[in-house]
Amino acid sequence: MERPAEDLSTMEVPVAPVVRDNQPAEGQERPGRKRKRRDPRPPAAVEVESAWTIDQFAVEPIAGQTRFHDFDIPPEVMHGIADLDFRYCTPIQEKSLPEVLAGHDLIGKANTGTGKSAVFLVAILARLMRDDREGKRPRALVIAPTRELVLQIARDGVALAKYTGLRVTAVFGGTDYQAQMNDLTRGTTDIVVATPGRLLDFLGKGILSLDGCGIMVIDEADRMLDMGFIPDVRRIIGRLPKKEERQTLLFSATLSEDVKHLASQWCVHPRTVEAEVEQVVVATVKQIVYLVTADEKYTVLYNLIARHRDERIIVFTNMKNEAKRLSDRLQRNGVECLLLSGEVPQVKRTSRLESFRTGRTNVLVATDVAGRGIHIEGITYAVNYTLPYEPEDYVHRIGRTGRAGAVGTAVSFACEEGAFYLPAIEEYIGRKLECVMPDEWLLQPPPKGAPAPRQERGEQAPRRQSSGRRKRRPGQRGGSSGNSA
DNA sequence: AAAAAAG
Repeated sequence: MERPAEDLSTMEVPVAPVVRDNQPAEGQERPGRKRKRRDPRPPAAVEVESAWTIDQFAVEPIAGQTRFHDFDIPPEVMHGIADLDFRYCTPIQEKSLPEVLAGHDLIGKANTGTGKSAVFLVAILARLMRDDREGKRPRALVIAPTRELVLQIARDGVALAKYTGLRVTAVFGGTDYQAQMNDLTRGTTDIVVATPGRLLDFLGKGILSLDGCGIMVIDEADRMLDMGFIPDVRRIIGRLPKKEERQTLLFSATLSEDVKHLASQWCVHPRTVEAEVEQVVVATVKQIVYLVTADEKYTVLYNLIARHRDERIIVFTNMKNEAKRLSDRLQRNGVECLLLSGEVPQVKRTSRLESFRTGRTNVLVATDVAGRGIHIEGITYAVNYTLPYEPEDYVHRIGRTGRAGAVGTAVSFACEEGAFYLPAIEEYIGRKLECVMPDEWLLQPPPKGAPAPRQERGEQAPRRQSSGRRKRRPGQRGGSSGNSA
């Protein structure tokens, strides 16, 4: 899990170059071509010779808790699960795993942090372990709306797949065109995790064929809708086996009519599973709204950061330039921080996120590119510098804190215009938010701004303190049920 | 309305 991101596209063990299967270059149906009828249900039981047995990974039963061990998961996959210290299932895992392992299509209503990626990754791995490997084509596809999400899923996939011999390739824009292409053309990849753009690029060039994918996952389907990805997703799905011949898992934070409509087009008799409704915002996140003027916002943020300088804080804005301006201003005031938005080159996006993840830099200023899915342990504060337009985004953003049972605080600034969005948010989360005036100490004027230092210099923002002082990675992964691969 | 995604 803690592997540097850069490893991913070069992670595959080099294999003697193989000629790609004689697929039609464009991957389209060939009229006379025979396709093996694919039973969406994997064989019920298999006798695999394995170095491991399920019992090795047994954990103590707890009343009312389902264990991963309770499912029919191949030992190699169980080993990966055990390595990640996943023992007891989250609600979505408990309800989905029986369905997906039985080969059913699934519509999962789940936010990030509920453990849904473990659901589909385990489903994929279990299935691929049981199916015979045929050809050199990838046999599973996961698509997600942001690059970071793809990277993270791929990472979790690599970790879970550690003992399976199955290989994962992350395919997304902004980096490593050649490296990704090599992985795909070598035919040594079993599972492709991708954003739509780059994937379509490869598909269009005939670099990759998806007709061996007997299982596909569409993650964050509602976000895919928002971002206008659906035509792309449609085109991608058109390259997979027909829905009757594949297993399709679709996850979405909301089950709007639009999402249901998509699901009806792409799935066959899907089972629907929802994470607990109450779980919109986890109980361990304390939510506060500061009533401030537009002028006070910065001051309050500055003081909040200054007071908690050894804690990991993520600050959200609505717009890219707002994030840029804010991070510049913080740096002028000597606050070491990282900027993350869609206009930041991908290489830097990755390295900055890594820098934040490892705790080298404690403050991240971001747009909603980082709102979903990113799981980084030990974020104690999530700040809405501006309240998001969509209530869902509020939930996603503050879900960056209070993860895995840890305690976190969500701070939102409601100035004149921002307050406009509050009622919708309160309705969405089903509770009133505590609105307070900032305390005295939060209104102390920040130091006079020095001339803006450049952020880039090997990604080292100006230092405010010696790096030796802090090192800890707060929040060990909670061992019991709060996993979220 | 903004953000995200292909180069």
